[in-house]
Amino acid sequence: MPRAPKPAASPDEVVRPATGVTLYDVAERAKVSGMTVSRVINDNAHVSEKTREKVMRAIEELGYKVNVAARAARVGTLRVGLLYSNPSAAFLSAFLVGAMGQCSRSGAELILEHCEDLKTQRKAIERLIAKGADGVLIPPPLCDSRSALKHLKEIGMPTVAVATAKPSPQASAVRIDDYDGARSMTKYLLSIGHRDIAFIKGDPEHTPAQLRYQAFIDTMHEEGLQVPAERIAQGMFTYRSGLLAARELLSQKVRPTAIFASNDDMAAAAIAVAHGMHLQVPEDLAIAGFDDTPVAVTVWPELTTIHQPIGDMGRAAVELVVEQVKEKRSGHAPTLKHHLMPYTLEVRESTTLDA
Amino acid sequence: MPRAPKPAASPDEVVRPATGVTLYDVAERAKVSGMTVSRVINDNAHVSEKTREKVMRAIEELGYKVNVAARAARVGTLRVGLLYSNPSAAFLSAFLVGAMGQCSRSGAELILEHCEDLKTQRKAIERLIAKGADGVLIPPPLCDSRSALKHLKEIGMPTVAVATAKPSPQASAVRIDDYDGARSMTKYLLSIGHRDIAFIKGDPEHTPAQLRYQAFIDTMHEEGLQVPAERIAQGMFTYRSGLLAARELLSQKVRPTAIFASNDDMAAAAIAVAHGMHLQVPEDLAIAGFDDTPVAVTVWPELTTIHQPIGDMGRAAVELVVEQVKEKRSGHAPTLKHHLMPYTLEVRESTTLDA
DNA sequence: CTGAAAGCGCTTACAG
DNA sequence: CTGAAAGCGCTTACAG
Repeated sequence: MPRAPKPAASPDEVVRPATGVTLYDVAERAKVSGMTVSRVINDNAHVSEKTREKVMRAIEELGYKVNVAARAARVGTLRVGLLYSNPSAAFLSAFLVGAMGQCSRSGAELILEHCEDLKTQRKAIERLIAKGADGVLIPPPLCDSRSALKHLKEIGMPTVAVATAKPSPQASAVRIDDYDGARSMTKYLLSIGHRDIAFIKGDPEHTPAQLRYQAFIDTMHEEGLQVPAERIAQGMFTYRSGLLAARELLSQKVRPTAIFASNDDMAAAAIAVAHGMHLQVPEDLAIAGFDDTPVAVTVWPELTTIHQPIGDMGRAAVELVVEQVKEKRSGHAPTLKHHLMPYTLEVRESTTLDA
Repeated sequence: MPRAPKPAASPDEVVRPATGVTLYDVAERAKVSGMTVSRVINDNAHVSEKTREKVMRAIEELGYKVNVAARAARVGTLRVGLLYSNPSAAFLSAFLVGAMGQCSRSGAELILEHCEDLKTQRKAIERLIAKGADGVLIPPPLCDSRSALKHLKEIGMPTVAVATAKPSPQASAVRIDDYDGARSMTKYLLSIGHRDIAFIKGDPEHTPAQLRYQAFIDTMHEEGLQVPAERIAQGMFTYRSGLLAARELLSQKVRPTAIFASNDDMAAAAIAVAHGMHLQVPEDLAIAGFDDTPVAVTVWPELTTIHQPIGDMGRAAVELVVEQVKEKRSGHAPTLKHHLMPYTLEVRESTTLDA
């Protein structure tokens, strides 16, 4: 008995064929063999342009979607390893949502491996290999470890670094432009009238911290504004460090009119400190963060911040690594790609009453 | 190549066969047909006990794992719909991680559908059906909507409510015991010496809010302690409402020695208010939350809270719904199950210096 | 209760 | 550049 026909769905909604259209339907319509259709959907080079176009048209007309399960059954499941150390829970889960979604779309499997610290990297990588990883994703802060990248390069493992500010030439990377993002935020604060802006730096070990700070300083200078040393406080990206930094900044005789913290946790802490001093946010003090993690919309007022599309970065990272694994399997040298994702400036109540 | 026999993998280990052992290897070893092995791994009733045992032994000895992709290729992908409204980002992503993981293990596909408010439920459910959902997962606050559950019941859609405090007899549910959790927290606060404990209630529309409050009151009474009206503040589960509630509680002449907030966002707000009043946490005031969302370990001091295993709940919910869909397909009436997950008390620095 | 055969939708050799 | 055949690992009829 034939299966109950599934209702049709528009192409970008559902990923798996709701249509029941198979490769052979496409082949028939395009008057080629199934083999040729397979070549087209797998971007195989040995197809004439004319044939490719015919097939593409048939795919479009029939709304064909490859059946990932069938492909995986034939070709084996590709395993994407994720080597994580101690990113924030917020970052990791947002990233996982994107990465897992793309994995199921590509018929790949995501395997996780925790890596305590830099010393145990090598072992963690070996565990990943033992679990059958064909490629590896490395989120921060591990993505900035030269030795990890070097090791992976040596053993020929396709690798994608995620959210690193200083991408290594050793591996592919998916990231936002931290410099540009911090620049946008600074410009925004200037645009709403602030001139005396304080900055809370992040953990100096993390590459994004350096770029965000540099962008802030450069942008202020471009506007002809000096930033006195007492307007800069050192933080470590933790809420607690933000508490200390904000106290330092706000205990001056003359207070800044705005604080730009290099991540949301520290910005949230700055709000708490401001409230403790009976300062209204944003009336007495504007506060901005970076990353748009869940805490940004948990605190009140909600944080103006730079949104990193972390889920999309997870998706893109999986796409990149899958591509590299396939290239490697077909004997090609993997092409390293650096994918820059768009950030957005999220204006909320911590900087303006109009948000 | 044979591998060391290994016991069934725990859920978080690798799921796909790293072994390359197929159903036929098992069949050969057990001296039965592949068909019979298939029956055993699918819990088909028509297998003699003796045969089943033989097969199970062979599966164990060879470390056989079903190839989910191959199965999906043959049998079609089962679609699990997730109807979410506006849960916290933290809840949703933790839940998704668990649900997606289980989906890929079961060879199911997760399809998401957003539902603005209670009025548009019906439409959202129809969109989910149009996308081919075979079963539905409903996280809070929608899980408490009688009309949604009734509608799903009427159309015979397998449904699992997640994290509802008052499970409906209409549908299966996966949850923790909110009453018991709040009771543990209250007992813990009593055990470390607090007698004068204030409570911040949650949104009265949400069922967990009611139970958490009731458990607090009951437990205090059991200890022979009265809770004066001024020790209870109404919150709405938001950070902002926690700010207001905490101010109210802490502006009394005699302050409580501890505050138990019915979720982490409000507890985090209480910490901020306490700090603003130059109170040390936990020395001057202990503060506890509920849920163990990321904010619990973001703020400083980190929050003592009740950990909900949200990821595991996502996993369990998918398992339940898949089971029901299969029962439905094979013509059986779906058995409703209420799965109670274990919570844990996470003791951190917001209540004790020893954490 | 058990099994031999066919087929899910795709890809991998192998030809031409 | 293109295609006919075989097979991935599993399950669905259909027999016995």
